Amino acid sequence: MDERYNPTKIEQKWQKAWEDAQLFKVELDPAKPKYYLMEMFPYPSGKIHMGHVRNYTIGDVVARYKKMKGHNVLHPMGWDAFGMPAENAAIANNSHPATWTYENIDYMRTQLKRLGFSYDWDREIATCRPDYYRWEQWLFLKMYEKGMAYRKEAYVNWCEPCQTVLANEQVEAGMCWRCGKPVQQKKLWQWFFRITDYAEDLLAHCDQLPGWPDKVTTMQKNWIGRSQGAEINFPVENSDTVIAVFTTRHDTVFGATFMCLAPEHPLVSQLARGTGQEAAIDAFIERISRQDRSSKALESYEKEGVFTGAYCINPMNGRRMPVYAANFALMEYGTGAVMSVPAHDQRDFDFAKKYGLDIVVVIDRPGDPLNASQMTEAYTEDGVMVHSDSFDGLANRDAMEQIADQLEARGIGRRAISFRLRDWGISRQRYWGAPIPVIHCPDCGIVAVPEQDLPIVLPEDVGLLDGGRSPLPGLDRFTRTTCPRCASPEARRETDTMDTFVESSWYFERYCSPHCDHAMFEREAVDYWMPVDQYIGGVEHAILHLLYSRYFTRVLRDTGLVQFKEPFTRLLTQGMVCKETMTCPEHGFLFPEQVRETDRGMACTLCGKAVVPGRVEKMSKSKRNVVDPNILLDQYGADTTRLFCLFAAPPERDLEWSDQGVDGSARFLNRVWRLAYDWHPRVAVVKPYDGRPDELEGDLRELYKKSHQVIDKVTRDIEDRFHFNTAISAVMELVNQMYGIDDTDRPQAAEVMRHALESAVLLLSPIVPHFAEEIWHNLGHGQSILLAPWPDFRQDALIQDEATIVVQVNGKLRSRFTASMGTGEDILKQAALTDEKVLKFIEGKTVRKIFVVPDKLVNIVV
RNA sequence: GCCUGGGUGGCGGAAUUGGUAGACGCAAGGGACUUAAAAUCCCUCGGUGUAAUACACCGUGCCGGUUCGAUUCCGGCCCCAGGCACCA
Repeated sequence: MDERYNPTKIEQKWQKAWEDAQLFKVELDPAKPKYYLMEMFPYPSGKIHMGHVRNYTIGDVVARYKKMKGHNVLHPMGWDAFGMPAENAAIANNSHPATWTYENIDYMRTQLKRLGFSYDWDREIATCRPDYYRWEQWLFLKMYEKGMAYRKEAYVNWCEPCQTVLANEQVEAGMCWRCGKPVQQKKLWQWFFRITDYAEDLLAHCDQLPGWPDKVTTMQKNWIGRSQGAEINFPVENSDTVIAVFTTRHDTVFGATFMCLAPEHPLVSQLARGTGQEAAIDAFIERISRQDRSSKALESYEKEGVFTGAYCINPMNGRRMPVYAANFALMEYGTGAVMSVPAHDQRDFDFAKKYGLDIVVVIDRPGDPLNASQMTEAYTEDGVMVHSDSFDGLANRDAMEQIADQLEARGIGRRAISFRLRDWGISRQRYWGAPIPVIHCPDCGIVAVPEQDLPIVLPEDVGLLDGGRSPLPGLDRFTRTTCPRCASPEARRETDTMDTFVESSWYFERYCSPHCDHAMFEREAVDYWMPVDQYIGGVEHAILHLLYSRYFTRVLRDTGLVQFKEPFTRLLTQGMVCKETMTCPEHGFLFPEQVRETDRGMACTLCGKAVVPGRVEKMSKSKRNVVDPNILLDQYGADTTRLFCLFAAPPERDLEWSDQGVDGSARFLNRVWRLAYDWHPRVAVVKPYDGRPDELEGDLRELYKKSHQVIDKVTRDIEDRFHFNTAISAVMELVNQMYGIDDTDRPQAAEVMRHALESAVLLLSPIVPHFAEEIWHNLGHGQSILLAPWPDFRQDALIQDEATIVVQVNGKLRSRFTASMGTGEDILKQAALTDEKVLKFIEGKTVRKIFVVPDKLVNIVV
């Protein structure tokens, strides 16, 4: 055994040995229990960053642990390879998105290999390859056939000077990030998936995912946002038109005094016609259409609206209600129309105050009646119905049912359920994505590409146009085609590509049989491996990616391709790795090397201006606050890097990056190494002690018991809660105790030490596999440690003889003493009451009560 | 703004079911070894008071509550992070 721990040497050696032995290759094996472990695949952005290292280290530990526990473990890796950054990089470097992407994949693969992760690389996939996305196109056709994919008009961010669609990320304070000109909203025909068909089912099953964190299912439930209420029809005055409204508060319908329509509601222009309000309405719609339409922006706008000039009639009481176009009414939610009840809704109240509209109380506060003219805010609590005809006097909750009955009986409305969830818009007017496989024919309209013509390959020998515009619409050899139905030569291909979330919604099925060339996947492989037993990834994907994946699995099931509807049995959402950003007033986000220290603080090396330390945010390329793990790998090696990532924090917690502490992890491995080296001559020639602890004496018995306790602790930490940080500290305690063992030649010392050392190495092996493998082999084992069984602990070694009893007086710690385990309550009470230190606090006082927690604590109340 | 989390020493964190707050580690300070450095080993290390290692008080973002007892449960607030539908 080498005297010094040399990470570079042993990591290269074992990585090669594992590869030669195909240690991570996995095949379908019905004889073994399967375990499908998957981490979220990376976007090939250039280099692996610390967030990846953390994510994949967590996964690798679980994979190796499960393998040692005897499972047949599928642990794959791939690349989420389509997306916008590749286009941006191509523009910046005057190259092609594909070149950039494939180069990044090659580089990042070597980085992952250098970290020693146990992936079956034969299963690697990249979503930008036609052999992957052809099956996505195939599924799109199935969905189109079944009406699950459809087209409708929707808004996009549009930059007129650049003539291009912008992603939300490319809009900075309402301006185009390239040219700085204002961004407009433009309506385009786009493709959607009907995820709302599954809203009810996706919601209901949130409660049947016990292996998911509650916070994620809660977020998903709120995102889907089921509301129970009523749809009510309000006839427009002097017209056949009816405005349909969805409300959850139909108990307040008698208090509806005006109507608000979303600015893009089709009735807005129609109603304004001939009222003299056309100009005002047009101006309002025009102005709103220029605003950012993201929900966070919409929520921040001041409530405002414009009268359409039209009135509608409240069908319950005949009240004449002015109809407004208002910016807080959302076309995507409900029917796009809001019956406004200012007395009982705060937004409506603010709006009524602003425009001088009537406020009518219809639910009164019990015991303290409301006066509409004196209200300063809406009353949204429960109460008693007033000004509501025959419903007066009822509790509003009861009235809700009766009003719904009456709406249905009179045919002016019905009970209804509305969801916040909207259909999934998948069209992207971008180049670097999977082409949507449809053809536009002047005679037949939309025609699906015949299955045998798939894949529709993205042409690669093209460049991006000015401003990052997709070259596809102008690329004749791509767009020109003949109609598959009528053979018209005027037919044109769809030039929109699919949202990259589509690729990541089914890649876990593809991993089961990644080379399958006659279907999305081999049925047998998916039936064996799926669902994923454990999925691990960033909490930032808690809603969209996970919801889309759950939706896609339902689509696959209803297409008869799989038999389950939830893709991930257990989910671990790891916290983000964050770091402070550096911002220069002139150059924006700076790389650390662009910042230098001066007497007056940080300065930008480009312009010398003072740098503002920014906020601590998720590491991201665009914020220039990523840490390159290569520096750690060069300096410390893979095992120390892995160890440190896990030791720094429990996985679900956010981690603010700091280099401090890495030394400690390296030091620990060196300590273990030295211990193994020093004891090597003696432990290598004996078997690990395997007897009862009470046959040992003193420090050897304590060490032996400690080994078993640590095996128990580490196993529970990994199995139950993935708390590797506490697992590691438990092993550190064991190692510290091993250092305390006296080096004389007591016959059992070497055996007990061997047991302790083997235990420590086995427990550490999923975390620091190269390191553990080397010591394992030096102890005389011929096979990889990954093939060794996970250590067991013996119950009789966990038994403690004595307990420390804490004595409190009035809940404050005053003394402590030791007692043998299982000492009776009366004896403990007596011991506490006669304790010298305790006497000081109870002398002259009346003891009122004594609480005893056996083997733990006595609390004396005086 | 809305939804979801989080806030514990100088720092990362521990306390798993309401029962000893600060395990394990980092940094810092002191010491040993060494010609020296590195490495290693030992000691101290939440705050305040005091001659003190003994002792007392305070202390888990802030305010209040429940309880014999609260980092843990409840109510209100502050701050930070993530998501908010075209970043992935």
